[in-house]
Amino acid sequence: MSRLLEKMNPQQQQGIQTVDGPVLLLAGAGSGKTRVITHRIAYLIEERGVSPDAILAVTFTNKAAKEMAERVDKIIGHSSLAKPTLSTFHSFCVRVLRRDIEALQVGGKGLTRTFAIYDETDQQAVVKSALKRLGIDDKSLKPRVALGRISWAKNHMIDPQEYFLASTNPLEEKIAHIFEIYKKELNKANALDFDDLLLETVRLLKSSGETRARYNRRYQYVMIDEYQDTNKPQYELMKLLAGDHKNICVVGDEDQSIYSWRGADIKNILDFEKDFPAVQTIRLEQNYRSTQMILEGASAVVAQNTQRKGKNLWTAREGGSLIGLYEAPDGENEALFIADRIKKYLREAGQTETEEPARCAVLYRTNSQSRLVEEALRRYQIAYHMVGGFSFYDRAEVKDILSYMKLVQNPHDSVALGRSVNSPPRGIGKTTMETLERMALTTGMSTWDAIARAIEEKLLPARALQALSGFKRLIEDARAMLGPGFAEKLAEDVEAETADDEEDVSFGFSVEAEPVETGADAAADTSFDTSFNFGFDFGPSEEISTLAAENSVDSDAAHNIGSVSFNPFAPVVLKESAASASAAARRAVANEEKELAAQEPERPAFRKAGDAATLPELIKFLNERSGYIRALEDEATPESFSRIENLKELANAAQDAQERGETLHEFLDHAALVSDADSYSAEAKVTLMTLHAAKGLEFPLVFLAGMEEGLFPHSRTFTDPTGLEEERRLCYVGMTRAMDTLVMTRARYRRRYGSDMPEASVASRFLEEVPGRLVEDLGSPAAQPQFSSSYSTPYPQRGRFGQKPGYEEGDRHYSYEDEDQSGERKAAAAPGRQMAGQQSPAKSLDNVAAFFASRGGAPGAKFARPKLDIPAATGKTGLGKGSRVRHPKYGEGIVFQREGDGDDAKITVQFQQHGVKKLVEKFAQLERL
DNA sequence: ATTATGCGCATTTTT
DNA sequence: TGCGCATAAT
Repeated sequence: MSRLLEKMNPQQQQGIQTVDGPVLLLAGAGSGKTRVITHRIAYLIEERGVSPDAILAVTFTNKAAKEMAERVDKIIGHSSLAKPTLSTFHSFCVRVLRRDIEALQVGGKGLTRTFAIYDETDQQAVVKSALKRLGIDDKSLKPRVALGRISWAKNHMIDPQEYFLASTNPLEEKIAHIFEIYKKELNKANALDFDDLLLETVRLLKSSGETRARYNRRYQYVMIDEYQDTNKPQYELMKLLAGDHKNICVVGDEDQSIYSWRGADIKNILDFEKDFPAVQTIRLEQNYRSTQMILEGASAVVAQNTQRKGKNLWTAREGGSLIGLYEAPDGENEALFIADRIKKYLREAGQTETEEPARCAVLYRTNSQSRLVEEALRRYQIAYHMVGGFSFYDRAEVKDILSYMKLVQNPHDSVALGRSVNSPPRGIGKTTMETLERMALTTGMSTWDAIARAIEEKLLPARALQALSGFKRLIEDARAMLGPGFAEKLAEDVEAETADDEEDVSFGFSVEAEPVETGADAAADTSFDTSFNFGFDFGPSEEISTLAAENSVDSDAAHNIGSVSFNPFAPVVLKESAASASAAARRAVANEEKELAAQEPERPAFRKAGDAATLPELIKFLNERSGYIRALEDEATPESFSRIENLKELANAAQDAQERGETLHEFLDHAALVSDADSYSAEAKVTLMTLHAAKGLEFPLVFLAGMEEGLFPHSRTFTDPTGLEEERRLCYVGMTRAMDTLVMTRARYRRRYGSDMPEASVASRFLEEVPGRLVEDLGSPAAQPQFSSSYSTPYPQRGRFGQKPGYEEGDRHYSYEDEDQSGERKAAAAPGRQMAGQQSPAKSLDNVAAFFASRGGAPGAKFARPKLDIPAATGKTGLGKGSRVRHPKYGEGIVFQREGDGDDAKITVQFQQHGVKKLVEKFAQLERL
């Protein structure tokens, strides 16, 4: 038997070997689906002699694509240079469009290959301007709502006209109108949104037979993962890719369909059988992941759904521990409980020789729930990794510089223009922009063109014109850098500028030359260093502006989309993981090398004529010439320094991209398409994420937090049964992430919006749906005391904790005094950026329940939760008056004033060299001396 | 034109 | 609670 089929059950073997014709693989949670797909790919290559080039596997997330690529690599070894294409729908589409979109042009009109990709923020900007133009108040019709409708329409492949015709009320008509304007604006900006990426690809493959034939010839074997989550455009795309060969394999699980709000339609599974009558259906029903307890619990929950064919998932892992349930008095306690259990788990799992390395996850319904858990983990000095929340690319400064880059690529991108035109402030204000936009609107040209026209015809006040032409020149110069012979071109420009406008001369990228108006000596102090130099040995010249994509279908550039090679959380101390730490180390080495190289003379003249600038060069040019860095330096706040750090990180990312041979397009595409979920690292011991982000992952220990009606299931799903069923599937997904241990928690009282009074919660219906015999109560507080006059009554209370089964450690009391901050504080006050992973020798709060039991009713406490004044990550506590500190930038100093407390404590420090600075303690990376 | 300040409002999930 | 946006002040 082929080694690829060893250790596979018969169904899995069948899935691997059935490669010809349409295949529907119904794979339950934990049934080895990924294993089958990866082995199937290997099987095609090794046993069927299929060229890797001819294989396309499409997944839903970058994370999944990356993981799959790694696993395939592992199986087939690196014997073959060619690799199968493993990509998400979206990045696949980008790749196709970057190459072939111009086939959609009619009469020379239509998008070009330099199209921009609009993210949600960009989309909102367009919708807002459309609302304004139509004179609709953004309160009566919220941009998000309008955008939601537009996206809905796109996912159902409805265009503005159709939407208008189908509308039954004035509101819908308005939306249709907005939709139309939106579409036109994107067109004008040479931009596509996420939905368009799919739609346009479908349109392209439908309308251009030649193009379709080319892709069909290329991809002889196609696989689609997470098929239950495909929407209409994706379904169409799948059909187009299946071509005539119909070697199409789709893999899915009806019970894990959790994206219907994005247009995903389970009907696609049924329709598959209609569209491909010859389909062979294979079911994988053995779960290899979870214990019987967990699987039974999860199955019982999802069995409540009516819209379901049902299946019989089973596991050989009999028994296992019961599903834990903890009902905390409030959200803080819930989080502390979780932290406490994690601490214990990590300690114990560290000692035993387990097959699985210690890993656990805290899953929640909404991102906002992460905060409490984060705080608790910090108190416990537990290192964690959070996926989701804001991504590196969402940070304002990063978006700003990216906007400049986008503009260089595509100056008609009006959203990018709007973002960068006046940041840093350069005197192009609201009125100016409004005039320009009006001009653009009436003439039908892009805002960029309007600027050119305004300058040419002197249509604005001299002041504005001067600022605008400075900006325009900046973009043009940057653009010129990317063309062949850029140095010569720039030299000409500089000459021309010198002739007519002495004041605004800037010598582009000569390293010594700084924008004149700020004085060259300011540069000496520049702490920003993008670590590149002009004497660098450039590789073969790359035609960045003219798409190296001619042969891009054959390259595997899309692999790179999604492999984040820098640490998105770099500035956030606690969120380090082993993986990112090693990335940082790698970078440090790279930087060292670059610094060495930087000793060489740095002069543009050394560049060979005709070479295009590199990505880091472009960034450095934009950073400096735009004055962005200077503005941040002048601000001289801890925040501004952290922004500079982020921009350095962006430059590092660009450097990495350059080394991978990426073009500007690819770099920007990458930035647009990576999501927060992609920062997941399998090495992290503790991961926090939403339930959605957890799909496809597994952990020995899983916490499901916030099991409360209104939160999970979310209140917005109450009205419609379909939505509720989806929530239930989401619960199923969450529960089935657990391999050995599952703990579900809830808070009896939870504050919403962090406001004054916590509200009583009702246990999630999903908790009720788990059969009682599978559940172990991990200790629940007594019934709530009456809320009398104030909320100061502590949660109760003694005695109830630690007496529940399974909470034996309740005996192990710490008296409050023992557990006082003192011990922790020492650890926390240790100098330097303490990685929380290095456990402090100090005792931790070992058992929240015990803690509460002993502390219950402490007078004066507002809530009966530990008020440990333990600063964590950034924690430099106790920096009182007179403390000596060191700041990474300012050096040594003495604290002479302190205001506020906790996270927003501000301290004023007298530095030896740099004078007096007021810092926010939380952000200033102060080290105690 | 830019910055400060306060008010009001929101939190579903994501490529 | 925390952010984004509108208004006001310089």
